Amino acid sequence: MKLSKAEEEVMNHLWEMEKAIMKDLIAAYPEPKPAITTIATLLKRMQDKKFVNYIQLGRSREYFPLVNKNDYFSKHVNGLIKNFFNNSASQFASFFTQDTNLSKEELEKLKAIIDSEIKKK
Amino acid sequence: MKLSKAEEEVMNHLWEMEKAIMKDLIAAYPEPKPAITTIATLLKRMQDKKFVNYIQLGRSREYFPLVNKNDYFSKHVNGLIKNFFNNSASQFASFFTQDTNLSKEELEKLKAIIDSEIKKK
DNA sequence: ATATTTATTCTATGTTTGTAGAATAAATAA
DNA sequence: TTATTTATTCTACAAACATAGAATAAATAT
Repeated sequence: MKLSKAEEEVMNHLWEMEKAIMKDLIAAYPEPKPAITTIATLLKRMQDKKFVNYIQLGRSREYFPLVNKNDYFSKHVNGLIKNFFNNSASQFASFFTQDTNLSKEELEKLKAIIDSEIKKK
Repeated sequence: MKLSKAEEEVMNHLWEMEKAIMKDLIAAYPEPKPAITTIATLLKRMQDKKFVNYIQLGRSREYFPLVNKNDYFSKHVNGLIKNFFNNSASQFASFFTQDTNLSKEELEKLKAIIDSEIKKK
């Protein structure tokens, strides 16, 4: 199961805030803010899809994510890789480093990360 | 403008084959193959979206992509980065190397690629 | 206590997508 | 030359999505 674009945006806010009531969610949107009912609908759908739940805190609901961002993304990215790069992560990685505009600093940082990953293996 | 899931699949075949007539496209699908009309509809829509064109070769059309795979993906991936990693490519990269399952060899290869990219800057 | 704000659910509408049948035209095979 | 295959366009329809109004309930402010 996957989230739709608009749902992903809500989810992203939830990931950042960890938990949020309606008011916080609306606040997180830039102008022009969507209607409250729009967010409410999305949250409802996300509950159906088991991506979000809430606790009744006093009289308002505190929504929170049921999936972790990294888990969600590794699935997502792995799907992307499967679909477009013949299931080869390195092919994707190579594309990624060459065709997204990383600065020299970012590349250095990335290299360091990779080094530490290599050491772990 | 973005392609839908089903359209992306057609596109992927086109990228691989570089150009293809209907018959080739259908052939590229695993069983159960979609109806010819389904592919025809998708191709039509992709033409509307300016992602595909064709030349009338004799009596059949040879379809070909109007966008390059890497260009399409850098846009796509940049969108992903923007959406989920606060527009930080390195944040994405770090996620990527840690949470997608790259082997040690793949990581080494990636490191080499990064090194050569760094040298270019 | 009444007015106002805030959140929730229900309903609804227009759009995009996946999928394919019917009609048709052209090309090929018999 | 007639039957058959192949491709194209048109039309259609159900599901998924984005978006939000109306009704309602609860909470807060006055």
